[in-house]
Amino acid sequence: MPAPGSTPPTCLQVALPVPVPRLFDYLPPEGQSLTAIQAGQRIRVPFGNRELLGVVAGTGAAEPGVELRRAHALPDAEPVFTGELLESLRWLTRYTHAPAGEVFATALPASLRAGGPLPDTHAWAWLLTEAGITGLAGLRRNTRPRRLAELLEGGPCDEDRLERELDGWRGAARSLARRGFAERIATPAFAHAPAPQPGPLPSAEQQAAITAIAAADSFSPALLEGVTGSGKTEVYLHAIADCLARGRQALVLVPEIGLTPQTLARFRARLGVPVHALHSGLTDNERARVWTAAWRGEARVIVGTRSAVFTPLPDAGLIVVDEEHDGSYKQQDGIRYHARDFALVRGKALGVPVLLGSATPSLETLHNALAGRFAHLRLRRRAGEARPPAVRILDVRKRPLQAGLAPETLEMIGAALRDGGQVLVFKNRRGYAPVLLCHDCGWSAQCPRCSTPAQGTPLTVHAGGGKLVCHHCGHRQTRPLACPDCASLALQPQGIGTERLEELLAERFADWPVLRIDRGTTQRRDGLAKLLDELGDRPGVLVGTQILAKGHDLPNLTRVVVVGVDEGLFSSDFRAGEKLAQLLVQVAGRAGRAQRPGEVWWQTHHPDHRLLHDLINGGYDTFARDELVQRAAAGFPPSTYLAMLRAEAQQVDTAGAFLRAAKAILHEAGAGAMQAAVQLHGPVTAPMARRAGLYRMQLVLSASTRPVLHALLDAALPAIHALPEARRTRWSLDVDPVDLY
DNA sequence: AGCACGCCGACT
DNA sequence: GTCGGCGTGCTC
Repeated sequence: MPAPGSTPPTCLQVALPVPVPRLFDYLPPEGQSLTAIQAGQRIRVPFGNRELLGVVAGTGAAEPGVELRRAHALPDAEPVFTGELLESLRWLTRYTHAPAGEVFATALPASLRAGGPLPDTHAWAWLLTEAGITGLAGLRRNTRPRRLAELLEGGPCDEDRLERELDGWRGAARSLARRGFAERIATPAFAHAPAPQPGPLPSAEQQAAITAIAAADSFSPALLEGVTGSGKTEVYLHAIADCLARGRQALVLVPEIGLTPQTLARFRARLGVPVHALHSGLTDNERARVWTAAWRGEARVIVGTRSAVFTPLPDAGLIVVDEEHDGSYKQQDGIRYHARDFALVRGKALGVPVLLGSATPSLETLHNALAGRFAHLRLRRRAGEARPPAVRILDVRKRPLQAGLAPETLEMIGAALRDGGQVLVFKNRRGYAPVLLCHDCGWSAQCPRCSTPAQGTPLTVHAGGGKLVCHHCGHRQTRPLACPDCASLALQPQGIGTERLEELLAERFADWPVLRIDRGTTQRRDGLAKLLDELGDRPGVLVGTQILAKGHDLPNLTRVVVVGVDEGLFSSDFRAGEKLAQLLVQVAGRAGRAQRPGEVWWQTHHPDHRLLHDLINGGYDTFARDELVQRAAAGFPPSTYLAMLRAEAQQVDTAGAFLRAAKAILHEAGAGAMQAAVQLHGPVTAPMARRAGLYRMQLVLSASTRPVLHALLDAALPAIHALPEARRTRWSLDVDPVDLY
């Protein structure tokens, strides 16, 4: 509706997935009127000499002097983005300063982004016809068609159930259909869910959290801070059940490794409604089906990873973000959004509660809770009789180490195994050894694509010592037999990786199974669960990386050893301490879940480090409060707000030239009021100076408030886009960067 | 991002 | 004499 006095709309403004931060004007498709077209609709348009799929952003007056082209077609009768989601995506466009078309494209499932039709969300069921009912008796006994007919005698049966109950039902169904005995009918998606099962009685703490969430009937963000094993999932389940009872949809975000078949099974069993999963293991068509089922309001509970935050929720009632501190919520390429933050934006626009759960909240979330912007719900007690694990710092200075393990550690592992328990040895380094070094001349194997004269990136020794692999770009080569510099044969693997730990432990504890769990051994989706199921409750050793920090429940795990504590203590990244503390607490939480008390050992050369002391004496809470004070003093988030311009180029100077030019523009744009409020740091070489053949530099902006940061970016970005240097480098803007690598 | 246009080296 | 290198510019 044009405002009085303004020119009436004459064209469609279309957001296209091209890296040009503006909209493109088009005439409506042949024979269609402008007024019948709504914002949020997909639209096919000619663009140059190709065709693109865009999204209608609105209507407007065409700029004079531009020859408008006519849009080709509107694939859908209705908009794919409406109401709250459309508004929230517009907000995300402004916040990330990205082209609207790329934001819309990111929010659509791949098959819809490619122009595919909105999929059918019906499930299919089979039903016995009149002829089938009379003809059943004539079917030969104990054949598949007969058994299928008997199954269908009890009423229509959906294909999901047939899949579970009768092997080879498809052939049987075809055979019955040929005789006119059975037919296939469309039914509402997943109409037949199991009856809900009651859960355990909530503890007093859980009940208090449940009550607090139930009392919220509008936007109300809450941090649910609960130690491992305190039953956060129970609280989610009650909140979701309550949301369903009010006739609303619930969206649950989980980290990439958190979405296990066990989690889904638990949700399905408890809620008594279909639970729709969205994760990277689905095909494009399956993802589009779930997305569309939510869009139609048919899907009531959606559990998914990062990109599930874009699920349409016409009847939203609740959003849960589990393990809200997890790094996988931040997208690191393309549109660099943070799913937790966008979930909060959506919750606010939808007017629904947003529940952020973690045992180790991010400092951003904790800061908000402490400032009173988020409710702070706490679960301090572990469920049942489980006691928190005892943590012990093992000073390994001057101790003889075997594959990085102290004699006391090895003794302790042996004792735990003889006692019938399981031991987890945690080391955040894959491979055999992180470095291959020449003992005679000091040469070390470095990645040819990630190293510079000033900064070498070592290749990791893999496969029992036979392969060299770069963990940053994937480069692989065979291990040289002799030093390329001095021809010496004294090439030695230096440092410890999980493969080397496995080798030592398997030799030392030959009577027990030793399982290595890392990205190398669990390529397949179900690999981890399978390996752990095989082990069961038997005593044994698990050696692994991050991947073991959470997920699968290990009731017989009594000891945890963390080997690589020191690597995280002195990193240049201001978030390294937070990440290490979260990791240490999460890994420790795996020990002693059932009746057996757990014990956690941290091997370190820095037993007096503040981080370790805070964690031991006051737990994560004390560490986090301490760290918040330090961040504020040093001018880091969450006390300040960052944005980062990154540039990558084939030549060293190209990336720097772009960032220097960008800095000049930012400086100019910030002259005046903003100058004091926004500081520019750099450009500097990125901590990882070269990667996959590209030199990397960065320019950091830090501001005391978000509005000044965004005002500066709004003022400067058009000119930065127009820089001649901009086309010679690969560059990107990251608002609220998480990893400064 | 694609894709075309455009002006300089090694090949049929 | 052409095929093709990637610099520069545009896409409603």
